[in-house]
Amino acid sequence: MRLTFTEENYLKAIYKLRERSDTRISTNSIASLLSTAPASVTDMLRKLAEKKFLNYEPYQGVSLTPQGIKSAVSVIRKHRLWELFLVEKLGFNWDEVHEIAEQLEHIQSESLVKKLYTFLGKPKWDPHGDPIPDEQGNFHLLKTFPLASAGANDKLIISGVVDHRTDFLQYLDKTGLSLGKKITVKEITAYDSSMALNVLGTKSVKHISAEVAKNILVTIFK
Amino acid sequence: MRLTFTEENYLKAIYKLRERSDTRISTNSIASLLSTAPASVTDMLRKLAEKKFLNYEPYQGVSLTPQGIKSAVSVIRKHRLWELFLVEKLGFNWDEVHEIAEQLEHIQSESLVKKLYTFLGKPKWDPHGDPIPDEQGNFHLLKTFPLASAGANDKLIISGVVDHRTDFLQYLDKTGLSLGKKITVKEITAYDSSMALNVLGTKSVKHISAEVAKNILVTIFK
DNA sequence: ATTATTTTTTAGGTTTACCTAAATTTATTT
DNA sequence: AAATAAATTTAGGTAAACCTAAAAAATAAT
Repeated sequence: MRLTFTEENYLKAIYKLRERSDTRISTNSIASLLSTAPASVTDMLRKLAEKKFLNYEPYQGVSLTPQGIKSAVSVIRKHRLWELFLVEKLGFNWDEVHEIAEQLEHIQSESLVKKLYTFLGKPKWDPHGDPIPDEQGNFHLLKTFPLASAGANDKLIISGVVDHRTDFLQYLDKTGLSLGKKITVKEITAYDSSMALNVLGTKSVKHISAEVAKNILVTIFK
Repeated sequence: MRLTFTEENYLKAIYKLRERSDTRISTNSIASLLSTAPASVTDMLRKLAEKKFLNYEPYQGVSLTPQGIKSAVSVIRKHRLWELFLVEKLGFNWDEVHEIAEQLEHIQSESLVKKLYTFLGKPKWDPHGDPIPDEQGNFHLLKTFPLASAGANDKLIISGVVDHRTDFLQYLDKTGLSLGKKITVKEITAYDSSMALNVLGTKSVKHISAEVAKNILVTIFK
């Protein structure tokens, strides 16, 4: 079944809300994520439920059906492939690609996605470290955790971010903490949980706040 | 001013009709090109005229304003850049790309077009031999003419097509008459104006009807 | 120059995706 | 357990882009 641009955005939003918390998905949370009125969300929920993409009972919140999950994952896959294309092939910076990918993710063509995927070398992660689902919709999961929960002397690889906003990404760029960088936690200040880091290959020590550490995802190195 | 998907398609259609004939552009011609009802066209013409993209007097047909031309050319530029990308980079055949480019041409991002243009090596022609306008909207014109008006023994380069339909492009592929091929006109049969051609680098002689020759564009070789 | 035909516009209606305001249901206090 | 507050839905309305049928204007034919 062919979905509209807007329907796809609703499914994607619901998918993301489901990922971010295990509580029920409320009408208001969807409305605030999409910057739309709750009444508009109700309209769309009923429509998507009728088309069997959602399970919906008035006042009880929603959940995605298998068909809904499939559609949402397909949009996410396209979004991440395009982001990688924009960064890897066209030379965009990782903080510039989200808006453009929001448009490109709605292009409808099975063969286009297939060829783009091959062109990019069947990648598993996008420029923000988020996993790109494969054709079957399976994610390659990495045991990532927030840098904030690491301990002193841990050796880590920066593998993703929680906050995707431009200013945060630009801050990381400026600080030299980009994706794939290998770091060692030199010190954790007890009273404010700020961290001192060394980036492998450099001599300097970078200081980051606990807030920043919460928004950087890492995996264990070696 | 930001145009909708649909508004862009109307401007593109009007631009194409203007290219194809020097008579006035009628409501019905737009309707038939866009497969829409004439009454719907009237609505849209009034709207686009209000926004200063068209000159429109009821019953008198329309013409594009400078602003309208600029927008139409911008869409055409994007369409042709994406078609080239699909063929050159992703490995699509020239007969498969039109539909996908019809979607991609509406993606809004100045910087994306700029980077795509550079990535493709600032090309002047798309995979069908149509000129890609530059950033200022100027077309690189080639002195092309229909193969049908060539004479015996002329040496030519196939540089474009009049008919862009899939079956015609596939026929050309099958016959070995793809873009850039160098050909010699061996013989023109007087009674039906069909042609015998030799493709440089092959020994065989290809026979094509006058109808086909009318739809192939060529330039003079050497 | 009337009449007939074709083209184009007007009038009125539909669907999608939104909105605000009011009503209803659910959750939280006291 | 009522009362209050919050969340959600219903009701009614708008704008964009379409449609059909009828009316009006322009063009062609007699």
